[in-house]
Amino acid sequence: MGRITIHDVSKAAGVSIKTVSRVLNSEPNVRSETRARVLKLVEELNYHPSLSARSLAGRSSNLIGLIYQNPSANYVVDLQKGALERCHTRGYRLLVHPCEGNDLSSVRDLAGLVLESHLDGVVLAPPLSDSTEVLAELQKHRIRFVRIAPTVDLDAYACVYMNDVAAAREMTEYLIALGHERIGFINGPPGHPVTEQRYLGYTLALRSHGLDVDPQLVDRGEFTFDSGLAAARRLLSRATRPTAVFASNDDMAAGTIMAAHEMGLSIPNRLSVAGFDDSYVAQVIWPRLTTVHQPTYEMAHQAADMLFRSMGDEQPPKSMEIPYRMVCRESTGPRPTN
Amino acid sequence: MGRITIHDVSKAAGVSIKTVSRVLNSEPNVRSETRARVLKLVEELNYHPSLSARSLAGRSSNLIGLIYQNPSANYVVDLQKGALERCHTRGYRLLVHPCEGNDLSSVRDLAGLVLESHLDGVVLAPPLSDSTEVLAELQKHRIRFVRIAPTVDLDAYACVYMNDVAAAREMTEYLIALGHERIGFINGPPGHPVTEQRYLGYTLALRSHGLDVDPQLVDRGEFTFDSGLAAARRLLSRATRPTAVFASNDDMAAGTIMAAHEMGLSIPNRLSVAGFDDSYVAQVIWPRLTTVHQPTYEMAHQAADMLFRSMGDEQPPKSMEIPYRMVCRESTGPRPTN
DNA sequence: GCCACGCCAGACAGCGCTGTCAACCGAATG
DNA sequence: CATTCGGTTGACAGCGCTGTCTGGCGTGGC
Repeated sequence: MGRITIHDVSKAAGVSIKTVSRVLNSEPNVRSETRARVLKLVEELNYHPSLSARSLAGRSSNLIGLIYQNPSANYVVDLQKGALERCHTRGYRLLVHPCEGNDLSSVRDLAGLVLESHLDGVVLAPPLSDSTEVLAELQKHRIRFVRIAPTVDLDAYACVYMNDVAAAREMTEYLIALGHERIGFINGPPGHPVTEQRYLGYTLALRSHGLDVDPQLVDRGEFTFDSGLAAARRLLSRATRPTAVFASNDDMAAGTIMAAHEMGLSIPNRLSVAGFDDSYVAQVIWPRLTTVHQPTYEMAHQAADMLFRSMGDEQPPKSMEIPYRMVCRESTGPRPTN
Repeated sequence: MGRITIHDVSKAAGVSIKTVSRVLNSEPNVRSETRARVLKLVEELNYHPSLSARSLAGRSSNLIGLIYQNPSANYVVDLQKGALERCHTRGYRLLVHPCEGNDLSSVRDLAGLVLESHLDGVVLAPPLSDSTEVLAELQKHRIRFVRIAPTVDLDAYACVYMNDVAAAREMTEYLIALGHERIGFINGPPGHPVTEQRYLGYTLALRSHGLDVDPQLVDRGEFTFDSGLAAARRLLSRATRPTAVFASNDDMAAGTIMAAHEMGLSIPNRLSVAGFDDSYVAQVIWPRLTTVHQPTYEMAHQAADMLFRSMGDEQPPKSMEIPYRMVCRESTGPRPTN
């Protein structure tokens, strides 16, 4: 049994292939009885139009890409789920592309991917959403894209983001409200979009409450568990040990909690720990982590949506802020009254 | 600037499009100088052949699918990484398809996906790898596939798997060797491929060491953290509390550890906990989890590889077992003496 | 009664490639 | 010298669709 094509359907329905095409694409100017007949045959014959042929002949490929660069598993999965959900309702397919390495070769690869696959658009996850090379390359080929959580040129290109500064500030203020004054901070790697933002929120909160930013209380990791563990070990063995640590993502916060366990510091009695992202780990470690819920799913969902809307005649808003949410759990508590 | 096509390259190189095609597909019978010239132009013009056109005209689409049904995030990511890595070296693209819902409509969807996209083959993750409907549908359309970790008809279709029975048995024996006699077990949902297997390994180990399988010590979850937490709460509040709990996956083991923390049972002094999978959580919870390393990445990698080999003239082995690995960490210890 | 117009439908080219087949060329063969 | 043959190349059809253009038909306006 060979593949069933549009010709088979058209013959069976006694119409031209063009009419079948019109029905499938919901184009106007088809009598409703004709439409019904074609639809019935499509169902009966179990006909599935070839995407290759469609994208070759038409303007659209019904394919969009989701491009990211080694972030954590849960982040990726949330991203994918959000984008996929939107794709599903629009009849689109999603091509995921983890961009390995930070070198420029992968940037060219990227344009290659889009060209080869006739992608109708791409969703760019951080940190790629801030890469000027990537943006330039996409721009050059007139490829539609929406950026997720970029930090530069917010108005220049379409994007979906959350307010990292405000979130980090709010979390820090929450710790201050609990009485903490020596609040440690574990920063992300330099150059990563959100690193500066979250740090900024931290410092803003401290300053606005008359607290100094003590460099002794700030360390740095790579957004991974291990790097967070190492940073926390350093931080917690300093002379002026903090009474609370705000790690700029959950994986590093989990590392901090592990370090505290190692050192016999009970949480939250002797040490409060806060994270950022509300990823899966936040709910399964003990004590469960106070963190900021990052609407990853929502952002990917909206990004895909903006992509679709910009393909139609609609003119979607250039950028869109998705609200974050504080999630207070058991890893934070009042400052110990030593 | 329109898209650069094979015609542009052929004109620039002064050869026919067929010759360019031959060069791109590494076909024989092209003089090496001609080949070099074409290759140079391809590079210079930054030419990227259209996958749509290729798959429409030729026999292959250079696309394979990875199909799964809501397993955990880390599992999915490992699967994707493994398959992607292999795709990359072969110049293939990966289409991921999370199959929502267990209904039959999604099964038809699935065949539709493959047909629409001209997939050259699919990798089937559990529990789909055991679905007779899915297998029949794929078979019907003569679609090549490789199953990951199936438990039925191992010899009928190509598959990659690990020995869950032996692994569960070895882990149980490890606990027995630590002196434990009342070993609880948190089973997976009925019907899931690996559920029976892991339980079987557990019972085999007990019996071969003269221990009874006490139904009071066996509970059931859904492979999720919450269900594991609930099951552990039940298990640990029974009159004959176990001294060790073997949860049949890491998420449920993490739930067990949380339940122990809640009840003030120190691990591993008062209670040993073992998991299965060696997923990300196993390394970030405290104490870190003793577990069985499931070679998810490897299995996906090999599955993709088998797919590719079966497309060529090669006749790959029908099935392939990937070794597991015991990972002993701090969540298990000798039976408490009292 | 005739033309203009809207609605519906089909013919046909062509998207960018690959597969098939035929043509050509120089070297080896009888 | 005629003939064969393998290596090399090109012409061309066609994969399964969509876009464009054209045609037929019924309806309404003058």
